[in-house]
Amino acid sequence: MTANLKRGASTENDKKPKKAKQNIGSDSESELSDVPDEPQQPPQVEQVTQVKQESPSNLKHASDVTPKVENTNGLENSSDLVNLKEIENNKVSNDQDLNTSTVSPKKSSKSNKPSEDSDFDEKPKARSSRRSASAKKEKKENVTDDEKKTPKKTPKNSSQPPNQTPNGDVKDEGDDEDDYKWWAEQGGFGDGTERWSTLEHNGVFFPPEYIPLPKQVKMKYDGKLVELSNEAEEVAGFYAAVLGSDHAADETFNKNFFQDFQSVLRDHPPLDGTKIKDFEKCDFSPIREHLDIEKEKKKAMTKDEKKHAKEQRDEIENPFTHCLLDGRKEKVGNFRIEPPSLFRGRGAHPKKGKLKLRIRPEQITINIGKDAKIPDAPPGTNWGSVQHDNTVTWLATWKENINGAYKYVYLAPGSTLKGQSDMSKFEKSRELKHYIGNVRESYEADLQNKVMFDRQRATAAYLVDRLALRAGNEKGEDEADTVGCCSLRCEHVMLRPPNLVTFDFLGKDSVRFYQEDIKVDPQVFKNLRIFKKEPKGPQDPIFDRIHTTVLNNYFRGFMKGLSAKVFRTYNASITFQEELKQTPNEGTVAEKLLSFNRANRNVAILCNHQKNVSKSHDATMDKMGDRLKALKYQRRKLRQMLAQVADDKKVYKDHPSFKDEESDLEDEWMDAHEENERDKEVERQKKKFERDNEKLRNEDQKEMKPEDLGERLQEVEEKWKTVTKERRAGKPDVGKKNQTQLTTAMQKMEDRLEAFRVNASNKDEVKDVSLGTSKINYIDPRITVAWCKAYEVPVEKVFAKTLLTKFTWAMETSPDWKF
DNA sequence: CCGCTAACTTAGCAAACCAGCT
DNA sequence: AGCTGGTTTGCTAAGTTAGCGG
Repeated sequence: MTANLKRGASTENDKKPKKAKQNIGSDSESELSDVPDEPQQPPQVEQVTQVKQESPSNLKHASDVTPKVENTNGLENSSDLVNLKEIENNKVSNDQDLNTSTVSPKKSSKSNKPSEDSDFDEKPKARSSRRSASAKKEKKENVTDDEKKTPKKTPKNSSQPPNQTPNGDVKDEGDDEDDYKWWAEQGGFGDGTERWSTLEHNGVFFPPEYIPLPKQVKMKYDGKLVELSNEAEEVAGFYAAVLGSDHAADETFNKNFFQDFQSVLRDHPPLDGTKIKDFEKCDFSPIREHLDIEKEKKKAMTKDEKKHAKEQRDEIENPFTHCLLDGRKEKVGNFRIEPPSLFRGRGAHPKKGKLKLRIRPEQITINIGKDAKIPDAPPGTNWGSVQHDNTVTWLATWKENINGAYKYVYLAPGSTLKGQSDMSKFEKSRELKHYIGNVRESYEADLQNKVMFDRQRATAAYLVDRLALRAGNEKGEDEADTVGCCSLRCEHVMLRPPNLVTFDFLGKDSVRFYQEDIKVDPQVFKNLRIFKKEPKGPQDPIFDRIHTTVLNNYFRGFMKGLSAKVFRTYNASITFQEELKQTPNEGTVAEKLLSFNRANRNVAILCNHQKNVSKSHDATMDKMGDRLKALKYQRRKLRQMLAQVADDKKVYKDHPSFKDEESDLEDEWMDAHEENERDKEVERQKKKFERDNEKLRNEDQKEMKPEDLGERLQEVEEKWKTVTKERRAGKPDVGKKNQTQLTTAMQKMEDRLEAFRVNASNKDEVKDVSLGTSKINYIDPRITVAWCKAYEVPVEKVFAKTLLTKFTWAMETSPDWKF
């Protein structure tokens, strides 16, 4: 299998250093003074205002946009304004509660909408009584009576009458209003901790129990078929499924798998007494073959069969796909409980390959409204526990056995709950705009602080802000060795005077962060040198005095809710908005999209969002190279035709490029190309001949003879011979085309060539860049929507269906909206 | 201050789907 | 009309952050 080039390869011997947090040196004020290249002066003013470093990489980095947001005097005013506003809002919200529940009533007519096939047709609940009479859609019978009973009104939201907007108008817009536009109400969700007042759902969907393999399908051990217990067979099947993948070649994966496999075998030994002791003697391929056949069968099903199967699946999943939150039907995200499998940790995860156990209802905690009916656990089982906590947003949770981490069932990205969080995330990072000047000023000054703690904190802040690094929590022995800002080790940072730094480390998901010779603030350079100093070794942390909590506490001092991750969102969005300014005002939608994608790409590079280069990428590029040559070939022909009819002075004066010869277009290639084209034409002629004859036959007329075809083919041959001859002579036949026509054609050809080139190089440049992640998580969708409106590009061109749903809250943004 | 828990966002990969081509 | 390659969606791992208890 292809090795993963993107991820840093982990070698056996690169053991990670464990929590090497020894204190090096004391934290006294004077500790920094004995460092040779440390300036002894107090912080210099000019350092604070110094120019931001140029980003050395190809990406236009936040530094480019700094001036726009960085502030001078207006800043303080604006932040004061913001604060005032905040206060006002809070005041309002204290009375009215900006929580979902309160702001909702206005568009409640949604409940009148004909229901979809789900258990949760919206039922006008508690506060909907007013209009429910007119509206109420007959709800499906599978909603139990218990669910029907009037839910409580939470105390907090009882103060507001249901059908009113905050300003008190009663809105009743009729039945057609489908969506509850929470974003049209004031201010997202308030700072109350309650996220909902009523919540009903049907629990979670469990994967089917294991179905044993057909009797004849068995794994082999030491060449002999083994009669496995069902329990062991299931695990063997998990391994069979990864055969041929990178995992199957991974030592850790195999070791962990086999350990867990043996443990299952101990509890459920093979029925034939086989002792499975040696992984090398295991042969799972018979199981794999069976799985492959099953897959083929599935693929071979007719369209109808597939559709039918899907309908059946949907039918049983239906009760779990939606819930009722504050009386609104909302989509649930991951309602399917994760099936058992082999743990596929990323990078060099020490636990990869371990058996992830099947989740039983007894392990699950259900979270649901107080007055809602508690969903039935599967027959014969019980939920682990049930709680009614409306300060959290999950419907169910369980603890996973590999890392002991909690898993949750949440609502889908398009839900109000998620939408509100999303919007407030962007509002928060947008707010940073007003504080960023202060923050930068502060940490830039602190870069020279005499206290090591402060200086490290400032340097870390610099990296988080300028390089978009993640905070970088400490990680455990039993996790992949990846780092972020605060957990950087000396070995990850190389210094080259006067002020160039190379970063090379594995970040989240073991994606390599590699940037060579980044020009940093000279003071940052000096600091890094100090932090790396003896007696620290390569495995020791750069920032030995601080950690993420320290850094975040520092950030929070500037602005409510400010933490390291906000910088990524802020810098991503502001960069995107800035880059979009280069969109051509005139030009086709395709050209505008190119600008959009380029901006998107730069953000992705900023955030180091990578992906594996697809296996077919090289082939695709080769193909494109060929098509490019074909275009050049045509251009060459046009150019030579034009040369024959052109009156030199004018045409070439207007279009000097028309004289340029095509690069990289060899005679050999052209010979082959012409042969190729000829062959294709021959094929076409043959097919056409067949078709024509078929038609004649059907019309009872007499068919053409093979000789007729031969004649046609002869003509084709002749034609191409001439073409080749003329081409070699450099004098293609001009025919009746005049200079004007040829000039136009030539111009068109040049445009096409250029577009093609741009496209191709674009494609190559993004081959290992993942655009999706930033689009989904970092770029404020309102920037995108505003851009689409301003440049008349349909949003559907840039947001796929799920994103349109996820970002409904941003769709009404006006063209002149600014992040 | 530290380590741990809980809840949430962010992330890349692979399966599924779809559109553009022959 | 089936294939192919690119895009979209689903999945779940891997982060961040705040809060808590010692």
